[in-house]
Amino acid sequence: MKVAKTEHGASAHRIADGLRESILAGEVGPGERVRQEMVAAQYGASRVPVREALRILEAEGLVTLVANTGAWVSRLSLAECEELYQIRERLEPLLLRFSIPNLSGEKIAELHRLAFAMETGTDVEAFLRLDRDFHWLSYSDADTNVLGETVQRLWNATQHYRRAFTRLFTIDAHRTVHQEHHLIVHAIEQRDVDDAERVLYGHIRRTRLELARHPQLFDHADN
Amino acid sequence: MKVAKTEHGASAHRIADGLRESILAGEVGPGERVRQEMVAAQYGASRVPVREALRILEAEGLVTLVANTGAWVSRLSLAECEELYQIRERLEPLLLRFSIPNLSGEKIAELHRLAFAMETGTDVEAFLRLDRDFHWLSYSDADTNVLGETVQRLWNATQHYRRAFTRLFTIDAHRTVHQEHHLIVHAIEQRDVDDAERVLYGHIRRTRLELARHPQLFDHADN
DNA sequence: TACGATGTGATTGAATCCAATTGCAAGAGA
DNA sequence: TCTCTTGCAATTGGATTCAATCACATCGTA
Repeated sequence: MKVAKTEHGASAHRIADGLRESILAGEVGPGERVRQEMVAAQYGASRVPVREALRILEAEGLVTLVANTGAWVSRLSLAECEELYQIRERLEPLLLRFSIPNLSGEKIAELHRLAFAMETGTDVEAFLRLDRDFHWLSYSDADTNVLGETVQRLWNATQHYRRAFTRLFTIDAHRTVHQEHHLIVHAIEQRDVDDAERVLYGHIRRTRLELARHPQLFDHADN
Repeated sequence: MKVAKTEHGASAHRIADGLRESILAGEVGPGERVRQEMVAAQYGASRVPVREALRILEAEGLVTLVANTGAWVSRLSLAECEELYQIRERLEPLLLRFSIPNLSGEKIAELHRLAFAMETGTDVEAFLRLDRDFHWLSYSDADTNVLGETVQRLWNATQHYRRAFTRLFTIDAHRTVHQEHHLIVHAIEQRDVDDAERVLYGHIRRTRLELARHPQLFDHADN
């Protein structure tokens, strides 16, 4: 199947956006090779803007480039993934701190709804989407320039493993996640930034420790 | 003057490295335009690898690209600079935590020497170099993949403003910096990671608060 | 004189073409 | 049969060439 996504122009940015979406959606998994010619054909462009797009994605940690050899969708070791989570533990509470004072009552109500909506669903993709929506909404009024994008990159870089990980959630693990989400909303409601930081820190940290109990997620085949 | 820096090959990475060094050394300052043709000629290459190099530096926050318009050395507002410092406050203590258990006695001795050496110098460039050497040595045995590079990018992105800022240091400000460095070394010596984190957090935080007292550093002319 | 439209030069963006490097496979030799 | 060498095909990297966009200056008009 060959979809002509973009009519005429196929700037490096558009290609980067498209490739990013493909990777985040799981259409191409970690370790899979990305051939310049292929994506060039897919986007109706030449290889030059594709190379620029690959540089962009490399900087985001989504793609790994090896000189004169090729590009692969980045593969994380368990240690690297834990590292990214530890960075998130430190940065996301800060981002939430910036956002809380500016969050409107409507947005807090929406956070409530999202936290409840997640409890009913069972689909993995729906869970991932709602979880992302929830946290992002909680960050959405942070008046920052670089911190938000940094956090976004951290989420993107670990997206694939979060998906795989979520499939292994037990009922209890799910319940804990939901409880923590409600605690976060409560702290936001009270405008208690310190408590919100604490809860969010623990939320991410607990997820990391849970993740470390599934090292098999990182036993990649060598393809 | 036309210097053929690289004999034959002028890969995108080499150009990126060279440009990065030029920016960090202050040879080109924030707000200055970077013309593709210029750097291409400077490195004896065509504009294609230059564009890739600019993408790399853009991702590092050193260069700002505007479509169909051009590239400029990134300029920070006071708010952005403070944001970067706040990120550093959260991440560098973590990085130090990873490094401390692995630091050898020789390296700790070298940290002592660097902390003392900084007290004697008066040159701004020497101070910057020693300060960087000091902190980097303290991080050098952290067994991390992404955290170290993240911190490095944060340092690079703020390098120019640190240079300008250092020139405004009072004698007292210098003394405080040196005292904090000695405290850091002491904590490392005791292998007290919690104390080291605390001291380093305060060290960066205090610098940020000091920085905020010099908003004129960010009053850029519009060129 | 101030303001807006238009055209031109300069610069960036992308396509095509050519060179260089890599990985693999086939074959020779021990 | 195993290993090392050698050559070819596939793929990436870079130079050149062509197209598109933007900024600025010039001119015209109110």
